[in-house]
Amino acid sequence: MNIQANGQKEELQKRLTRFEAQCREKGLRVTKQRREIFCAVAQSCEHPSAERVFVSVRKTMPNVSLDTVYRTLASLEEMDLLMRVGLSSKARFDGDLRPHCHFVCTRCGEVYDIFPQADETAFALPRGARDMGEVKQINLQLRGICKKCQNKN
Amino acid sequence: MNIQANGQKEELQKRLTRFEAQCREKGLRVTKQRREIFCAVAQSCEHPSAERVFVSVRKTMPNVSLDTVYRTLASLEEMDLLMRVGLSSKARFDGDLRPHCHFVCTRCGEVYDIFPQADETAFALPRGARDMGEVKQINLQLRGICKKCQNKN
DNA sequence: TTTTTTGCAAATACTTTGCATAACG
DNA sequence: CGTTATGCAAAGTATTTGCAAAAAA
Repeated sequence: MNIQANGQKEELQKRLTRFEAQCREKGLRVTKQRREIFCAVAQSCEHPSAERVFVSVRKTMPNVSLDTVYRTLASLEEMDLLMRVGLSSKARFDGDLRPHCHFVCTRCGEVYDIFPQADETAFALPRGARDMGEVKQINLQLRGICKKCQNKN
Repeated sequence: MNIQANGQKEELQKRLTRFEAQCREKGLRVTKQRREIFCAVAQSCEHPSAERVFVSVRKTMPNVSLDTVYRTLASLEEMDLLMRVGLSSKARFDGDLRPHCHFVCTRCGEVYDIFPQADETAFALPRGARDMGEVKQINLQLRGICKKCQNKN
């Protein structure tokens, strides 16, 4: 999603403020690059890839390097300022096609299954889905830090 | 998910039958490699990566090549015999952290947002999630063929 | 000033492709 | 037997890392 879509310029400002606060809290410096990269993702409605963010940021900062974009996107994800769609790098496969959830640990990359308990109702397909195309698979992805990683601290 | 988990040996047989039927229907040959690779994913509970499937299949077929594994996983996905967790190769980012859905086109890779309509209730976190770790983000992923790709035929 | 971050270049994953041979139907 | 699938090797992407110089606090 993007900010232009619901026409709120103040929303961007709000997110920027949160961004700066989060940086300070984590002891990260608020650099021009970080701000530009954060804005590029926040303003885009196309779920940009690293490469695309890079191209976009280059327009105002012709010297940024692609690896800075990668590093920054990773740290923004770590700070919960943006989310990664899908997994990082490696593809993984699942032979069970019944609707079920995946808990994805953003630290170690592990994927855990969560099956709905007997009394839980299956989640309904959102109505808007029909307009997008033919839905063949449904997968609810939860992202966070798994127990194992939590205990490593 | 896997088959061992719910202790159904017959389930594997059932899936194998479906696998063979699907292959014939699509005019694909039922080769030893395809069967082994399909079984490796169906029997695993660890959402294996291509590399891991490769290692596993090598135990019974020391000559399979990694590229055959990649090709086969792709065609099994195409036949809807398994699902890919996450996206293929390229990572994509989203600056909007509110729970919303992504429609992922398995043909062109495009990602579309779906926002719940006003009267739709937000999906509840499955109860099992709590045991996995701390959930920071929720993302419902729908996979299929988008309208644009459908019209290309 | 001191420490973090950047840009560059090079290295490392991960995945895909061309082509001759082998295998399925 | 004709066609598809495999294995090999090599190429193509995507992502990560080491290090000296530049920038933030």
